[in-house]
Amino acid sequence: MSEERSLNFIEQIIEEDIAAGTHGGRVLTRFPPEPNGYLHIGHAKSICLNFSLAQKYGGKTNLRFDDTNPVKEDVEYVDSIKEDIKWLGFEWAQELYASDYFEQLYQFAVQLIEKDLAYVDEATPEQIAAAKGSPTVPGTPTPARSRSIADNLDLFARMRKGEFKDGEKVLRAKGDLASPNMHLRDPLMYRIKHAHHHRTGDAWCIYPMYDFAHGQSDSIEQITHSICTLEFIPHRPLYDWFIAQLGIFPSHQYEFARLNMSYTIMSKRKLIQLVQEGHVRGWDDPRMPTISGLRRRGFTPASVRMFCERIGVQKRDNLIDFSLLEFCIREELNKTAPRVMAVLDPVKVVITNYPADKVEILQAENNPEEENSGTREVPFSNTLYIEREDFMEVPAKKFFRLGPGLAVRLKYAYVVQCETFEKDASGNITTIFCRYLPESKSGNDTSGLSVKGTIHWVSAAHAHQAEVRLYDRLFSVAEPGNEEGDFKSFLNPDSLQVVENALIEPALTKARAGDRFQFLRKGYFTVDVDSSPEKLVFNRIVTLKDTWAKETKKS
RNA sequence: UGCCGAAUAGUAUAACGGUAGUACGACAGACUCUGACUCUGUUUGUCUUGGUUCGAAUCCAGGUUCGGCAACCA
Repeated sequence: MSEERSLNFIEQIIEEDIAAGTHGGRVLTRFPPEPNGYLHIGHAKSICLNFSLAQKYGGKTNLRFDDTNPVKEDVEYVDSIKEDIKWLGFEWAQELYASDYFEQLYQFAVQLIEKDLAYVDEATPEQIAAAKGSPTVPGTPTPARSRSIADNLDLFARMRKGEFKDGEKVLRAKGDLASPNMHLRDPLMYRIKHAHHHRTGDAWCIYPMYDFAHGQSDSIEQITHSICTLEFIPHRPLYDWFIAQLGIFPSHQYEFARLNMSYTIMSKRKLIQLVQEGHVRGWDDPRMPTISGLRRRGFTPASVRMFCERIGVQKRDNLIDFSLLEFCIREELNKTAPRVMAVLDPVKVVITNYPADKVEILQAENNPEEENSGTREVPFSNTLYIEREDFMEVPAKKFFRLGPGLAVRLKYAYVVQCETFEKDASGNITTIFCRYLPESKSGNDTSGLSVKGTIHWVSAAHAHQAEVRLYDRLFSVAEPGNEEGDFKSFLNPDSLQVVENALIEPALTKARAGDRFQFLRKGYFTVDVDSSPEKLVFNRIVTLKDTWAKETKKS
């Protein structure tokens, strides 16, 4: 059923591996987050990639927390990461932690010391950096480099025992100080941190560095395709080197370009800043590009997966249009979201020839895109509210809505024609007076006339109040991360607009948190968890496409 | 001026020596009891210079541009 799609470069590699019988055709991937922040849409790309690759080729995917830096990591993040992956619709084969391998990694380090491929150094970070040279100048050995194997073994054991303070010693690989690849110039393998680890507690005071943990963890798990982002390309020779020197399972690393999206940022460091400095309401603020933010905003897992599928996988840097994400959610919600009427900016309409005490119950279809979605009842009376922007005192050309003398259809109801209107002292329209055409009722319209516009409305006596939160892009420039100056100065001041007293049709009061609707002509909305029995709170997921708004902007 | 990547419409992404296609966006129109949806159409592209070849986005060489790399972060 799925449309024909050419293979991305990683799929090509896997198919070649399977054809060549590498690892017996087995495919095992892993998703390796560090539990130091919430997952964002960029991680979703990686998650979708790793899990769908395994699904496609009959393999599995491990979830492995890369928790080698206790000072930055926390169980709060572990929990949120697991929740987000599940929400996206993926199941991991095993839940693992790099910290599960601390003892094994320690033994690996000892092996390398014994092979004279690692040594304990007491130089300061500044001295080590200086001794590494520069890309064009070879490094020089620090005095410790010539230490004996026995001494190194002893010192490393004492590092583990806690005989040294933080930063006093490190374990370094004996690489190539002249390598053009800086990562090979005696990289650090272990550092001392007397810190409490979220899983191992105080069992350790030395912790492996990424380079000495990641590849070996992959190898221990027998990961066949270790997929990461482009910035790890220069690490690959080191990844391979450790595995080769240790003689362990040859996992391989492949790199793809991380996701960048316009009008937002993907840097964990910056996202955490927005949260901690209160520029947003939290990690799950609906404006955040985090998975929890998208979830609260009302995005569906399927729409996020579709987005990740459509953006593709390549090695070139990219900047994905925010509009593609919007397209993906509209695409799904158009088919699935029930239609309802809600007036965000109400103005009163009185139908002068409709009996004041009469109430009609009209039938409204729930979703024209879905055959069996049924209908619901909507009350109609002589006093209604419509959207303020659907009335113009002096109608513009091609304005197919209400204005003096103009006629529109009230959705599911009657055609009404505006006769007159009232204004208050400051010139705001307060009431619009219309006559309705009794023979124009939806379903059996015998009036014979056709009006160009149809608008939504609610009956004043039957409408309920609700809070509606209208979200817009978080930043007002396309690449806030690449602009000069503080990225926070590019925050969009209008990214959240709260409508305290929107009016919703009575059928909507049954809505529960997480339900999604299309507010006719306004957009897609979801019920926020802030809702109470007394007052519903809606988040706008995305607007509908609005050709008229575009038209008015032109002039 | 070291090493490593990458360059195809506005943005993404295909074409794997043989007609440069698709999606999103934009624009124009049709339809419409949502100015939505749907449908139709239009516009715009192989970084550059050489070379190989009957034929090059694709192979080769040089150049240009962009990105990454010298954390006791991952």
